[in-house]
Amino acid sequence: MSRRERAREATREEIKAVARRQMAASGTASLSLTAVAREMELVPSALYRYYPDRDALITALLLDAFADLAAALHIAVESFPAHAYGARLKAASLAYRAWSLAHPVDFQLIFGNPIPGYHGPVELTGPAMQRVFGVFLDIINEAYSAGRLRPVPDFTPAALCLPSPGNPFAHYAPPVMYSGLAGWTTMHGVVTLELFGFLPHSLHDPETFFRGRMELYLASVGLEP
Amino acid sequence: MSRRERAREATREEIKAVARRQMAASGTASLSLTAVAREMELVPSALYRYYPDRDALITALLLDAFADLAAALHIAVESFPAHAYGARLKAASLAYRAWSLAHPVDFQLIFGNPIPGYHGPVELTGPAMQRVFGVFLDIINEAYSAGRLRPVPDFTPAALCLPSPGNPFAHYAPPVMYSGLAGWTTMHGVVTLELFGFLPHSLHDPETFFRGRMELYLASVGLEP
DNA sequence: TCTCTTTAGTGAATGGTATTCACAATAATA
DNA sequence: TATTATTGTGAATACCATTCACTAAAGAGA
Repeated sequence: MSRRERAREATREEIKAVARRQMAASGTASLSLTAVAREMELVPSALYRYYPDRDALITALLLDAFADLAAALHIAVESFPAHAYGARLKAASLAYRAWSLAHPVDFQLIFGNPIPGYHGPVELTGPAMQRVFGVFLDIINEAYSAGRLRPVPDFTPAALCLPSPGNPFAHYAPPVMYSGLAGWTTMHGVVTLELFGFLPHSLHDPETFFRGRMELYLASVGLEP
Repeated sequence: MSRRERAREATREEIKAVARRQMAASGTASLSLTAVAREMELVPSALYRYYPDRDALITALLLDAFADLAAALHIAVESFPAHAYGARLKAASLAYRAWSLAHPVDFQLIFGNPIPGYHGPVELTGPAMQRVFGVFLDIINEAYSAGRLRPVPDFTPAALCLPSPGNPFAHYAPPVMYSGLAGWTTMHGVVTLELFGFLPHSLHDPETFFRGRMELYLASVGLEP
């Protein structure tokens, strides 16, 4: 990479960093190229040398967020041996919550309201999302292959499609898919309500609540840590 | 109410209706007073006769949404006798999902990303939220009073504050509060992921999945319908 | 080193947004 | 009918994204 290319990459990163900080300060949808440029002591139109438009910058931030979340989950999971399915799942869920609370902007970019006028490139965000969900599904899948998974009690195969070629999750057996969705919805429900401030103050220890919920889920699939 | 007051009220309602329709068409955060005025064949500044600013309009829409959701829950619940705790809870949860899918804009207003620069008046939105959550808590509370509630298996009293005077949920016993939060987070997790399009297509029957999840929850608190 | 070409950054212009305000037109009231 | 309150207008301010022609500077090749 030439000197010029390195400088260019550094500026692209700086733009993202400033944008992230400003969104953290005043909300996701308040992303303003003008404000970013002002902080960088640039004229607004200069940013168009680095991102073709606002949507491209959002896409870059979104893909960074996906990658960052996936990395956080992988790191959490890897400190437990491959066969400790319950411990790995629990670690992944705690990492999911911790990452969400620590990166509210990125969480909102991924899981919050669609940004008006913005439609992410599904060919990029789809696989990025699958890499996140895949962390959970892969653990469950290994437990299943090892005959250690008891499908979630409400498992209803009829709710799932038959695995078809175009389906990116086709290689997961129905009990794996179903149990994975059950875990993800459980985890996400608590995190999203907590992050947006809907858990009443009378719940003064949300982490304990979250752990309890996830442990109950793990017990329901026979994977106590 | 005088003729003038009626006309004024009608215009206020028309503004909200147009705003709702436009948000449904192109996203919550795309609410534009100019666009609303254009559709009503008014000049933008005319709208300021009816709402002091954009935030006031958002607040009106938000309170409408809360009231509409609470009404939908009440209607669903009231078709079952008061002692049919399980059936009432199940009906409320199905109504929560149905309302959310039918009113995605209102759902996003309530539960989605905070709108940048907008801070709702907590003295109004707080009680509105409590009326929604209260539908669930009241049913659970009655079951508890009747000795029919088995607290959720992960019930951990220590995660809750001691009931204090300022707490709007102070009159619910800890097992009621905890079990209520467990149900709400379960329900909300599925609905929010479904609404934002994160449930993979391989789950081709989300309603059955949702019912299964809620029935498992109801069973966990001993309130099968 | 000197020229040529690529690139970063500028500044003006267009058209969108919320909001304020002075003014005109209209409707209700005394 | 004369007065008053209210509705709507149009201009002005101050943001925003985006495009484009232009300048200045940096790198490449001779």
